[in-house]
Amino acid sequence: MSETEQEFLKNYNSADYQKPSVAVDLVLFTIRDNQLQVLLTKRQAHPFAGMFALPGVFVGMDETLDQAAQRALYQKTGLQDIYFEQLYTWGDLNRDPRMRIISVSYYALIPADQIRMPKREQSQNQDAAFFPVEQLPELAFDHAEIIRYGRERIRNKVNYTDIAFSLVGEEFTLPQLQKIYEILLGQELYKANFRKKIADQIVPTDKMLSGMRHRPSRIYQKLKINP
Amino acid sequence: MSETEQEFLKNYNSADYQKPSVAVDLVLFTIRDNQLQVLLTKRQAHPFAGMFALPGVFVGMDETLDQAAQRALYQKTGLQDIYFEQLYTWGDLNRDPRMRIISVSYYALIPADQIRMPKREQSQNQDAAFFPVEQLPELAFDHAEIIRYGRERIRNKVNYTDIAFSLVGEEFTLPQLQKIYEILLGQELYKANFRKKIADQIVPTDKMLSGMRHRPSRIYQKLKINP
DNA sequence: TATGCTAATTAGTAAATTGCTACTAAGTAA
DNA sequence: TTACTTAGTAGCAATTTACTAATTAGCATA
Repeated sequence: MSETEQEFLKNYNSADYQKPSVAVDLVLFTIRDNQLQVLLTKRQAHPFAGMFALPGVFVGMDETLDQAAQRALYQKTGLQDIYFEQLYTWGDLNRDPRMRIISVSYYALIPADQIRMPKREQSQNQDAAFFPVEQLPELAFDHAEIIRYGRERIRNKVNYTDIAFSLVGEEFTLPQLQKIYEILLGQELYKANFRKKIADQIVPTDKMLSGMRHRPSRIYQKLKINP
Repeated sequence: MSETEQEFLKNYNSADYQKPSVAVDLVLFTIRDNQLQVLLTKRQAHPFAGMFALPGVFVGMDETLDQAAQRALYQKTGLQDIYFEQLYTWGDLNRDPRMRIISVSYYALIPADQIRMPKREQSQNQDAAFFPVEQLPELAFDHAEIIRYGRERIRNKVNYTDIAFSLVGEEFTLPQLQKIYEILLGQELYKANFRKKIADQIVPTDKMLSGMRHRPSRIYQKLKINP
């Protein structure tokens, strides 16, 4: 902060100045039906009544941004211990027609088996449901762009981090894991190469997943110890 | 935003609630003396008087975050048309001991030839100067972490974007460009491989840079047209 | 029990990229 | 002209990626 700023602050009475509101919006991703899906809630009130939007909360004075995101996640899904990460902060002047709101977006990756929320088509209450990112309804605010941005972030990080593992449970087969990589990347991968690449991140169990009418696949776990 | 949120907003009188202040802090990188350097300003007032900090401004109600960053950049350096990008938003409760300030950080990459500001050692006025990121003074607030984060972001983006070009002028030699890549990545590269990789992003001119006591190097420009 | 079906897993090889060494080229300085 | 220094290029080994095909193991059903 420059000297100008410091001078300013010396005489700065926090209440005297208008401030923007700060919110946190969540992009909750999961994979269902072999598609990347995102949680949306239907707006009842103006503005954008009837349209869908990302879940969000205002940031309290007594909580950090991460805590606000965690709280929102818990309120909307009941989930904790989910991988989440800050995405981007959106500050256009008229994002929200009511007032100046700066939104700090986060994304989270939720394993399908932890979700108790119904799919859009099956939902009685159409208020909150997962939608495939490729077939989103009309979205309120700048939320379509936020989702697009989140999708892009994931596509990048998949290649040099292990975030894809956040979308499977404790145990998984390699065909399952590969499918997740393919959905996140938006392209197919070669079986043999994929296995070589993740070989040092996984540990085989002695269990097999059978019951299909073909050869069963081995069940693996993520390697936990420091690599 | 959920229905709960919407109910809340319906009765929300913007002035009735405490809000955090929102600031923008800049990490201005450049390369000098074959080192990555960052611009710091010396704090005169409490808190952290005498320590160095990143330049920053408060976000006005009538400007977007990008505009605030642009304004800060212009105020501190007089520069415009500089590559900059949002980095991360910092919202810990006691980042600033005076009050709750949420800081949206940006980083910018400034070509060395556009800088009119003196180096730390040469500066008469020791208020603002560039410091090598490897030898930073004690920093105020969480600014050391912000710089570390910016450095990491750059290291990643260098590999799959062309941000490195933002640190050279219109014209450059390949040894110069390679040095910039090496400094950003923090590792040496092989000449031949480096040239193959960037071959489709550059265009040779018919000019040479001579005057050294060895073979002159050809001067290139960045390829402008759509690749 | 044998046969066929399906997807899991493994082999293997060509093409592209990366790691690395060494050679040739073109200025300046004596 | 020679020595010196860095620019630029050749070329090959090691690794990764692209891609094809063979083998394997449950399940279903004849």
